Amino acid sequence: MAYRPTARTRANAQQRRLSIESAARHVIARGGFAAASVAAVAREAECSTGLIYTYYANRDELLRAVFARASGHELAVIETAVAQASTAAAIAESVAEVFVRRAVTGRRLAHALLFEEVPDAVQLERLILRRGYVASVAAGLDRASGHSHPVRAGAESPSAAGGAARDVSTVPAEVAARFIVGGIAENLVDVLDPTTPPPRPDEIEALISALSAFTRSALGSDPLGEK
Amino acid sequence: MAYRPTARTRANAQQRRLSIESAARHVIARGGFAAASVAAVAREAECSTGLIYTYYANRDELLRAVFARASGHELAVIETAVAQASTAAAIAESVAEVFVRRAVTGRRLAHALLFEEVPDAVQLERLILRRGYVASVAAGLDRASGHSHPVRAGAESPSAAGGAARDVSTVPAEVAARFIVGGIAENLVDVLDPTTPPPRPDEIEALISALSAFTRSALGSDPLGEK
DNA sequence: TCAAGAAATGAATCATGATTCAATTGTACT
DNA sequence: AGTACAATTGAATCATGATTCATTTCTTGA
Repeated sequence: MAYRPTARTRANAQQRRLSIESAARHVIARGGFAAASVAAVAREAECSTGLIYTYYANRDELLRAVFARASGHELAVIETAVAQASTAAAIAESVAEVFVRRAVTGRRLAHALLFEEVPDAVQLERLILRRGYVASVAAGLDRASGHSHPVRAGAESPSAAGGAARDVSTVPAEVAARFIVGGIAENLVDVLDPTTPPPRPDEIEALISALSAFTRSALGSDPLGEK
Repeated sequence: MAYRPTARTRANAQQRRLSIESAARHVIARGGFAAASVAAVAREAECSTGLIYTYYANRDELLRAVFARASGHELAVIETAVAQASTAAAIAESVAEVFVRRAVTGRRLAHALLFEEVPDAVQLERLILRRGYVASVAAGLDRASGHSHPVRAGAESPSAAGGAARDVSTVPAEVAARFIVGGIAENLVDVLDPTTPPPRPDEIEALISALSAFTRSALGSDPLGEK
């Protein structure tokens, strides 16, 4: 008897795995998921196509892993931002800011993660990411609005609490959160379009403040500019 | 000399074209774009695969045509709805209502049109559709808010016009419109998910009124329920 | 230094579906 | 009742890329 996988061996394996995922991420960041053929990833990772199948059952599984890892990062960032904000207005600002800024740096990758055609396995992961965003924002809104569930959709400027709840005009936090996530994402479609020149810095600032303002307005806080 | 395409002949051709597109639409409405192979469409249209290439240069072109036709209808409906609404609040209500109701009838097709993976040529068409929605809503908002461009993002309840414009807190109509379209669409993702049972009628009503409320709130009209 | 496996290679397969095209059938006109 | 050309067929081809696997190249412990 003679060979036994040792610590170093297994570490190497882990590293290989990482290097493959990293290569895949680079390829995607350069040309999107469409460019991420197994051959292209292998080339970038400087290994054979066959080897990739030692580490992943198939292409979809590799892409899913890459997406999931990236998802994790992105979601964590948003969660942190939301956690630090205590008012609905602050959440609105943070989310718009963080979302847009992260997207425009790493433009191509953001476009791939958010909008590109992906295999089903990856799409599943994308839905999870979106749900994560929504859950995070919704939780933040719930927390910020103090009480239990629905978010007051309307200015609470005149009187803080009108007493009698009019259910008709309240919005479940989840719907609000979805709306915000979807609304911001939709506003990034053109901005991230790879066939288009990247936006100027001032355009980015303008977009962020517009999105922030709109969201704050929707949440009923900060009805007009607070300076 | 002997054969000459005649009126009837050309009418038939037109009919064939329609029947192929209609077949494709049916297939898509049943199983999404993924199910719309040339073979499947041919089967549904009761013709050979070859014939399809007499009428369309290739599969993408066929799907693009189908999508474009459907797009046209959908956009027209929204445009009509927006045109009839004169205030921002009315636009918010119309758009939410029409969008959601049309989507849940024709669930599968709506899902395909809005969310499914599509070939590039179709994706292009989808972007056009989205831009159409945005343009329509933006135009409506501009019209409703009387003056020229930016939409006041905030309650205009306290005082109608504060005099000095604070640009910081205004939102370009296009951003607002995009936000609304994206926000509503995002809220349909789960509702239209083909692997999920369709929503109950009361869920639909609840969603519509929540979306409408949130949108009205964002637009700064109707801060709290107007009964 | 060797034997036993593990890691890695990459050209040869496979799978899937779009696309072609030689052959057949239909239509309009004399 | 035939000719000229259009419409239609569908099996055979192609294109693209993922996936396999026989072979070669390391690693480890004795």
